Amino acid sequence: MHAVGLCSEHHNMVWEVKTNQMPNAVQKLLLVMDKRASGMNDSLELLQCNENLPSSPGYNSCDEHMELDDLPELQAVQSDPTQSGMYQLSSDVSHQEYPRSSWNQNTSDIPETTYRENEVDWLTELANIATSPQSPLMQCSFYNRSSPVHIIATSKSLHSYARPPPVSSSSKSEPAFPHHHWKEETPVRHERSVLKLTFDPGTVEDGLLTVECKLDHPFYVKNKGWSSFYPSLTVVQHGIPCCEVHIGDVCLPPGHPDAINFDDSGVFDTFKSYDFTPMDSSAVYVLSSMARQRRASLSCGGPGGQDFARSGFSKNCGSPGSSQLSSNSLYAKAVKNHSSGTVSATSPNKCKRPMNAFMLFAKKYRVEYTQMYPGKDNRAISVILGDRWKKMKNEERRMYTLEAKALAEEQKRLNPDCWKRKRTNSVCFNK
DNA sequence: CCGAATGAAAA
DNA sequence: TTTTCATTCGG
Repeated sequence: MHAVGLCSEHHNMVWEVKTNQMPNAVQKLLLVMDKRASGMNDSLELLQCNENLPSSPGYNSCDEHMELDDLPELQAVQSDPTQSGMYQLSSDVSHQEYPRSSWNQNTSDIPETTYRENEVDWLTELANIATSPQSPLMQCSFYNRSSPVHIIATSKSLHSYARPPPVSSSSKSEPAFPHHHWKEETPVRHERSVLKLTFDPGTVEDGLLTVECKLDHPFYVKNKGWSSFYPSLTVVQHGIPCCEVHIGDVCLPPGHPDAINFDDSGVFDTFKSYDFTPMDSSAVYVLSSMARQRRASLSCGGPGGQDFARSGFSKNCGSPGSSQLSSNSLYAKAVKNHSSGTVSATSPNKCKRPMNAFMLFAKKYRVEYTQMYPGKDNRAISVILGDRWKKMKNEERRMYTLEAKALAEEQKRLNPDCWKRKRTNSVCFNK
């Protein structure tokens, strides 16, 4: 995960998404760094998405015959042939030495894999999160410099549920889906799905750089805010509401002016509909979410320990965008929003139910299915989605189930009456 | 606005 | 047990 060096000025990078369970689903994103922005220069014209998605093999090969049962076991995510000259960072080098970045001296690497085992002081972790997306990638000097990078190529095949759910018939290994261990007992495994990012400097002199991080790793994207490959997972794992990383996205390093000045995104389709509390800044959310995590880890299932997280400001529908966590403008912004009374304070609690597992799943894949079946009505897509859902194994559903549970739990705590039904006189005559 | 899916919670 | 409603969008 750690940058291999050459962080000085790479300009492109290829993100390569590999999941162990889906060896054939290697996908890569190409990020292009804006070289001139290495200082802190303003705008950067980015490349727009050119969708030359390489992956998705068998994407349209109709999911029928790829029925989630039989998938070749992931044996070889090894190296991608196309990247001959790349540094292949295997996950076991996660702790490799690298140019120490200035803003990361503590908790040096907690990268995805060692995430939990390091049992760092929670305050330290909190600080770490608060100052950065706690990512190995972020910690590399690449992010240290304030030059943005943009994605010029990506692939959505990872999310494509049209492809067979990467469940191995053997199922002995790990849950097929990149669900991250929620329980402490789950050992850290290298076989977990990782997001492999290969940086292509674009210039000959610079080498390529490959990093790995979790699939739910948040990146700060210009004009979008936090984004990740698994937004729904990211919000649960890190408490950061995210949108999906797309081609053409520009990843901003912490402290980048664009990131700081970034105001509202409106890209949080999922969370937008919720009413936002004034305090709904991402930072606050992150903190509370962290507290929640900690609480969960401390008292597993203990009903009593909702001390910190319930302090009120977190909401699973975090605020859109918000700026860098590190900046203290967060609270300023939060306060500002408070006064403005965006939604929550004034409006009559327009809170929505959190999505259940299926809804999360459907939301994620509906688009792909509609593209896959062009003529189909949306209702028909729903049928297909439901069909697919029923065929899924529990391991695959677990990701969504856990997420839904987390969302529900949080929502319940913050807006208990979200489930309140309109009483219809037909049923409710009792009272 | 309706509906098609599933699930969770209220009634 | 039944009903509502989360999402999505064409009809």
